[in-house]
Amino acid sequence: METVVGVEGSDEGKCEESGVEKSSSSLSSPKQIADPVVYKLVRVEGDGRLVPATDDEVMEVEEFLVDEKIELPVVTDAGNVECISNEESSSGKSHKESSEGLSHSENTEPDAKLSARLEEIVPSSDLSLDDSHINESARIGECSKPPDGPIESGSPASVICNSSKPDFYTLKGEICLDNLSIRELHGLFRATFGRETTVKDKLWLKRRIAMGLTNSCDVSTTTFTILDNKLVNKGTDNSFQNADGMLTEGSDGEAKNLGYETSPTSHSSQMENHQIVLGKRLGNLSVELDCGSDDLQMEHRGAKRVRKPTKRYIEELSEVESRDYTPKVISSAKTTGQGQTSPKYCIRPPGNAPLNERTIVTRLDSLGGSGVQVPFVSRVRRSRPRKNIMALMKFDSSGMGVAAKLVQEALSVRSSPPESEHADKVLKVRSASEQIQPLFAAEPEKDKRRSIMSTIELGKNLGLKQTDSSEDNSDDGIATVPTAKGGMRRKHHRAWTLVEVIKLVEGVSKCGTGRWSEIKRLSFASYSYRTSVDLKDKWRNLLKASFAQTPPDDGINSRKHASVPIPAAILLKVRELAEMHAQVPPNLGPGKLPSVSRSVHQTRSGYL
DNA sequence: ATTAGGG
DNA sequence: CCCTAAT
Repeated sequence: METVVGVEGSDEGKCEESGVEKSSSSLSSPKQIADPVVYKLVRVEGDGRLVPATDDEVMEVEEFLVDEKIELPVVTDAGNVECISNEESSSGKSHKESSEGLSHSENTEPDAKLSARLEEIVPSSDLSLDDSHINESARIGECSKPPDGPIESGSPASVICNSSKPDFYTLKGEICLDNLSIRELHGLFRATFGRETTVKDKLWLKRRIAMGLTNSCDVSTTTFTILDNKLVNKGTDNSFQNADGMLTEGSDGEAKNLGYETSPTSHSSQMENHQIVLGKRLGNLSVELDCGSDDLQMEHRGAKRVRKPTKRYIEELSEVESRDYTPKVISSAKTTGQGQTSPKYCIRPPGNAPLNERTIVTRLDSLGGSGVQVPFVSRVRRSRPRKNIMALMKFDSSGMGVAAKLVQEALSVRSSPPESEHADKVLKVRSASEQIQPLFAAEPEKDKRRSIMSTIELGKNLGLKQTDSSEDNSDDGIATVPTAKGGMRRKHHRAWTLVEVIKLVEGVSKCGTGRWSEIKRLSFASYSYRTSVDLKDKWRNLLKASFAQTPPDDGINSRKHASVPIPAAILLKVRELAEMHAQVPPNLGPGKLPSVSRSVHQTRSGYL
């Protein structure tokens, strides 16, 4: 099995501390910046090979990071709640995810502390819930100062924790993951994250989905019901088991803030306040921190990337394999003990907001053999393997030591513009081996094919690699295809994921409609694809959906496999925002709105 | 460069 | 999503 490991540069134990503070400090101190902590997600295969985390994995985490960072500054009043630092939460999340999915039973956590920390993640709790309906929601719409305070950035929990998605809270809708079949979970997963997953572990799926929808890392281990984007824990599992005080702290804190306890039954009325209490068991987590190892993968942004195998392949492989082998977690980790807690990500001066998101965060890539600072943004969400397997394998050959070395290298090399070159070389080499054209060049999209390919890849290893030139080459990962006319058209229809929709709604609530570029910067920094135009279009569609009657809903019509319905809560929110901004679609006047709050509950009409 | 809209 | 006009 593989486990995903978060590697962290120095102090393992204290990720938390490193969190926000660090980030801020990092800014100030050059040194840290230069020597940022490298945080990478790596999967360790049974045989000890390191495989870079898939983009998605990384992405998810990053996403949070980015958002948080961006939003952090926003904190307004409520700041009482203590949350975990952004970084932490993000890292924690990732760890959780990976660990759970893959290793959950087996791994033991090497570092209790760490795991504990990870667990600790605080859910972005939302404050505003909606039952208050319109009134509250209306307020929410305003960006600057929500009367309630809490909404949006102002919301206490969200503020600090910063899950960028807090706004959502208001949405209502309940999604119960408990009773879904794996198949359904897969569909939901796809809708939520925009990618497929091969993981068959229901628990893992539920957790991930819950985390995605909730935007928080803390998800209960037993029950998964998401209400208004919040996770409701009906199960008994509520107890917080965090061994660490810290953990509890997080949860407790949250609870306090909310002041509510999630009552199992609260389903109906109380839900408004939803809180989710999530207890997490440390035991399950087997995350390991590794120091310094970083992904390699990146090519520099500017340079043209050589095709990497699609991440999917990697993902698939690793997942499959992981299951087969029971791996051990490798903790290359501790290898580096750099004292410094360098932030994993360096944030560039906040001031750059205007700058592209890209500039905001960079990370050091050590795997490639050289530390390269890569702009965060570049991650493409859809499966793009950042690094090549090959490269990894190569490194692996040297064994664990390699990781350490890499780390060291990375660390040692601080700022290294030149490094990029090295990276290139590495990449090139790899690519060379990979370059072989795929037999199946054309459309690797099918699952079957993928697996086949992957199999081949693994088996032969280097022998064939796919260079699907067509696939995403661009930095943003969006594959574009030249059209006859000369224009570039996107190759894939990137379905909007629930997460994206949520972000969009949040963005609109903050900035209002019309300011798409702003929203893009704020909420979609991590999504390089999705242009402001896309946001606008999507909003238009959401609006339509939200006002569309979803009357009879379904039944027959609903395409089973079609996209997952947008939670009513979201639609409701959309509606509210629409009203606020006077963007009510022509037909339905605001008149209808009033009923909305309640009625919405039942509507499940929208589809992503 | 960004938006609003139509297709 | 794409394309284009309008800003």
